[in-house]
Amino acid sequence: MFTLSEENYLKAIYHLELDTDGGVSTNAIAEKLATKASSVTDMVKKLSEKEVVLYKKYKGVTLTVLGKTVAASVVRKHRLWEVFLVEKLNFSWHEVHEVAEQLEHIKSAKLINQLDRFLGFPTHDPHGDPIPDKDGNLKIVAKSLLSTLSKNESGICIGVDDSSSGFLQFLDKKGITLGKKITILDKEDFDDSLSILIGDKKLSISNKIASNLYIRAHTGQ
Amino acid sequence: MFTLSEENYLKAIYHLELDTDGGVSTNAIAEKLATKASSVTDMVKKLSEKEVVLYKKYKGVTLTVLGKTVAASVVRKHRLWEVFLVEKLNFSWHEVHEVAEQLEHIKSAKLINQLDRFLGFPTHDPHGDPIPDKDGNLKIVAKSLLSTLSKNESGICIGVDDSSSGFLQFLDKKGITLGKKITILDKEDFDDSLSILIGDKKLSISNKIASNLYIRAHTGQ
DNA sequence: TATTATTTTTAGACTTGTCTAAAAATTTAT
DNA sequence: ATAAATTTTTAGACAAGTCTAAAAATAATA
Repeated sequence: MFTLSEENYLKAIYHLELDTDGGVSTNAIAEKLATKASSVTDMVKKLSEKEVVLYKKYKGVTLTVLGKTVAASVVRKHRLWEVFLVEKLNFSWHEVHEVAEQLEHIKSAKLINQLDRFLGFPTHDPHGDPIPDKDGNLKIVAKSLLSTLSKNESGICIGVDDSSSGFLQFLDKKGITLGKKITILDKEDFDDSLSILIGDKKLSISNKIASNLYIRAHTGQ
Repeated sequence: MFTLSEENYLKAIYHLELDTDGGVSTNAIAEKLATKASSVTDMVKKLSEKEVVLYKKYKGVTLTVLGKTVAASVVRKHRLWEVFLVEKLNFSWHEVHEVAEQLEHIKSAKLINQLDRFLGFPTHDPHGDPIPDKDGNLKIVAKSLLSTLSKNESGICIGVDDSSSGFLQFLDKKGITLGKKITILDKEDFDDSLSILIGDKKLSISNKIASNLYIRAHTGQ
């Protein structure tokens, strides 16, 4: 069994491994968890003894298969609870993270299986991130940043890169939500801003926004 | 803000105060929390400094108004989550306690208010215990132990005194659930066992069982 | 009421997870 | 390739919560 703290470390390493080649650095973990590098070293030694990470002094850490399973199960719980909060309890997507950070540590296999069923076996959380299945596997969907599409191309909004509260509230205000079709009407060379069609509304958005929205190719009209 | 451990102590004292006159003893708390008396003394000092309990050496502890409010909010969360688990996730009433012990410590006012609404503002948990309202107040219902009823009297089953897993599973097996009408058909002087009518079924139950079932007077036919 | 038994508190220790400050290793730059 | 900068680890300390063993206070009993 793993403590709350151990679970948070495993989750952080799990997320960092996704966009790092080779081991995850002590400093990166420290930054992610808002803690000190020395604390990370201590914890990583303990995790290594528990055989959930591989650790070589000064060389960073990697999750073992077991570690990956544990981390994925925490992520799975986090994302299922987020779905619950949004779908059943009327939370907005920018309000769910903090609460899900707590709920993800509740220990009960039956709870999470029944919750999954109750929610209709969702595959993605409210931010468009995939929910690991019971075995920790992710369904990967080909996705591109909105900023990489060309004029007249279109796709379905399936997620955000930056899921900070401020950004999500901004999207709410603009009416940009998951599942909506977005078409590039025009690209401005000067500042790389975009003119887009979302639903039946025309919007102008900055490149910064477009670089934080994920799009899935839209097959069929 | 209170730690998980502090919340558990407050909850224990809250429950113990209900059937104790005067202060709650160190030993009683220790037993309830499966810890040592010395640990209780330490914690009680801390709670006293935080002004949630009144504590005089060797004289036991009492909750302050603030302490009672905090404790009631934990109990409220516990019982609302129990309703959720039974009503929405198909848990049996003997399975909910352990999970609710964890869920009761999740901190989010919005979460618990929305959960309350989602569940239709329930007033009692699956064991028949009343759910404190937002201000920590309980709706007290006049209740008697089934064992105190006389021949031919009847009432509605509204709760259990012993909510151990074993007892609850026994009730399940016998078909005794909350809300059912129970009529005393006969009382056996020899061993104080009862012959009862529940629904349309005739059952014989021991005095031990009858002393753990709460009944509300049944008005009308 | 004097003595015994029980309860409660104190004193000191241990674990978990964290921190600061300094030392060691690694990386970067001159 | 040596010096400077950065990263990482070590060493020692601290707070929270718990424990054991012993001392002190209270309660029970003869």
